[in-house]
Amino acid sequence: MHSPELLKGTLQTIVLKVLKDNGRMYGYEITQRVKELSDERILLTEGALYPALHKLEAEGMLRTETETIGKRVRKYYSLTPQGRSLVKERVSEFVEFIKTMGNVLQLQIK
Amino acid sequence: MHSPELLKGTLQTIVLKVLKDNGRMYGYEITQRVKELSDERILLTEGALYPALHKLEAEGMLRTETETIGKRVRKYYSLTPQGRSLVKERVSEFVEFIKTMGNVLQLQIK
DNA sequence: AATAATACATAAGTGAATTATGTATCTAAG
DNA sequence: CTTAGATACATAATTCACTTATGTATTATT
Repeated sequence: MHSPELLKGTLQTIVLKVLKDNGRMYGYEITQRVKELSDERILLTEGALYPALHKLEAEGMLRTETETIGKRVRKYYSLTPQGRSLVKERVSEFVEFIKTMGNVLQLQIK
Repeated sequence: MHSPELLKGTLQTIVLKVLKDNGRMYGYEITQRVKELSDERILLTEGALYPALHKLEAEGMLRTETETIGKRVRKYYSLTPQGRSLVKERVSEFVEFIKTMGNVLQLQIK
């Protein structure tokens, strides 16, 4: 990302929405999916991602299942019903935000 | 603003663009214009605005003129040529950002 | 055999913001 | 007339989401 500042505050929204769209995923998989969707522009850092996942889990938004592949442990995350409604909220907040910014910056991308 | 987190990193862009569109403005005037354009959703705080203006001035992006109205002092800011090119850069960065986010969040607001 | 990718985790540090505080003038209300 | 709210600037203290750094361990590639 050229301007990482702008990304602030979008992490939860991104994680939740990607989980909604892709179902059950593990942390590393999320980083790769976001990298792909953003054409290399958004590279989630582990130091931000894992604490965010733990927090969302603690708040009851995500549920986890641990799976062992060979000798490697993977922690799969999926949305709880509460998490499902949070995604909607976060995404509409973001849409609202870009509409407002569009007005302030006089962008014609309606 | 419902989600003030999202606003992080947008202050410079907002200030520069509003100055570009409205010409010469003073600090308080900027807060009021942004409030108006955002329909009360973006309320710039003085603690963020004034340091940002000082920084942009120190970097040669803004030029100031002081005017005294009655006994009140107003500091008018306007863009320098350098500031003009920075606005373009910041605004395209922001447009790029919302395009990328649109892809990641699968928003159909093209 | 070494390097990169996969996969998790957490602690330390950063920096752009919020919050708090201070000064001072002008205007409207009661 | 005096008090509250708006106008107008400024800066210091604090917050907190993030980056950076570090750690462990497995698997794949060269």
